[in-house]
Amino acid sequence: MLKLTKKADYGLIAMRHLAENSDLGACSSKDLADLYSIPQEALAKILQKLVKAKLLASQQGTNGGYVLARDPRLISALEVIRAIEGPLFITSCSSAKGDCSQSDRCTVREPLRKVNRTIEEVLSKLTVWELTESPEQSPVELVTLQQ
Amino acid sequence: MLKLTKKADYGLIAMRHLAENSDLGACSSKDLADLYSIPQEALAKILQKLVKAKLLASQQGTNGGYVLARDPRLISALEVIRAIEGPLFITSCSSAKGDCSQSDRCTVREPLRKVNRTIEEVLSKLTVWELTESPEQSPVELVTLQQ
DNA sequence: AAATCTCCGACTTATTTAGTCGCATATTGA
DNA sequence: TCAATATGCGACTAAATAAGTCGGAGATTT
Ligand code: FES
Ligand code: FES
Repeated sequence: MLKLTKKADYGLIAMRHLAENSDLGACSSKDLADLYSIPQEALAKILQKLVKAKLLASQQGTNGGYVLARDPRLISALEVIRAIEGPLFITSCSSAKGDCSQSDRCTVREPLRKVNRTIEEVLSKLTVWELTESPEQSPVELVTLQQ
Repeated sequence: MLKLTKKADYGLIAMRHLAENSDLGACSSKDLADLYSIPQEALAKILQKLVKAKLLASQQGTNGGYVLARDPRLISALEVIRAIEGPLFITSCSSAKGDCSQSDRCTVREPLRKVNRTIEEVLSKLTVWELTESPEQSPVELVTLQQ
């Protein structure tokens, strides 16, 4: 249904928090989990993936935790999402090689690639830094959205 | 994982086919299913949804079938997808009212709305007619995609 | 040495998606 | 008229994915 998973959501939340509070030093996964009511173990695994993708740096031991590996202005939402969920595809067949029985007869997969590329572009232009700039939702915006 | 469901895929395939073969008169769900190796019953339900959404017109009885309700140039991929899958949201919380436990603390839902709107825009500009214009995938494009 | 925290994999459960079945109803054509 | 062919509709099962849980190993600081 074209939804981002919660894992990606959690990852973005964590990245945003670290970007906002970079001056406070490392932040543990437990603290992050508590702050946003995210299951600790679930978040821990997500953070680990982000470390592997070199978007975060981890510091073990007492008072350890996670820090952004780069300037948040240089980290895109796409990188975060991809690190957590893997490559994203809008089509049912995830790769060029057909996954589903209709792959050879599917007439819309290629046209949808364009859409896919646009989405990737948008997400790659949205930086973690920009996430921190986005304030709470204004009521006006809410109304506009409902239609 | 930001994927379109197969139902949407099937729906788009059917719409494209009807747009391409509008001169041949109505096309039955069975014929469509056979043509693209789609389970008949599954496709039938999808087509029914499209009829309800007034994107298709159905004709019952012998030699009956489905026809586009409008000029394919005036039907967007977004309409088709929405008719089949309902409103699409990229965020985990599908609506403004929080669905998940983190809804009140989620700091990235609003920023992602912008992305969501962009996707909707792209899909609303992609017409069923344009789908028919898109040919088989060229090898060149394939290579470009892989990176 | 103890406390704290990261790291990792296997596991269970919940939710969504995909596909199936059976029957009702409408329309055409011989 | 009546049988064949078509859509319409709901409930159902099975498969795939997502979400969350558990237990324990290893690293670092105090
Ligand atoms: S993408 Fe696999 S059948 Fe269309
Ligand atoms: S969208 Fe629900 S927690 Fe972020």
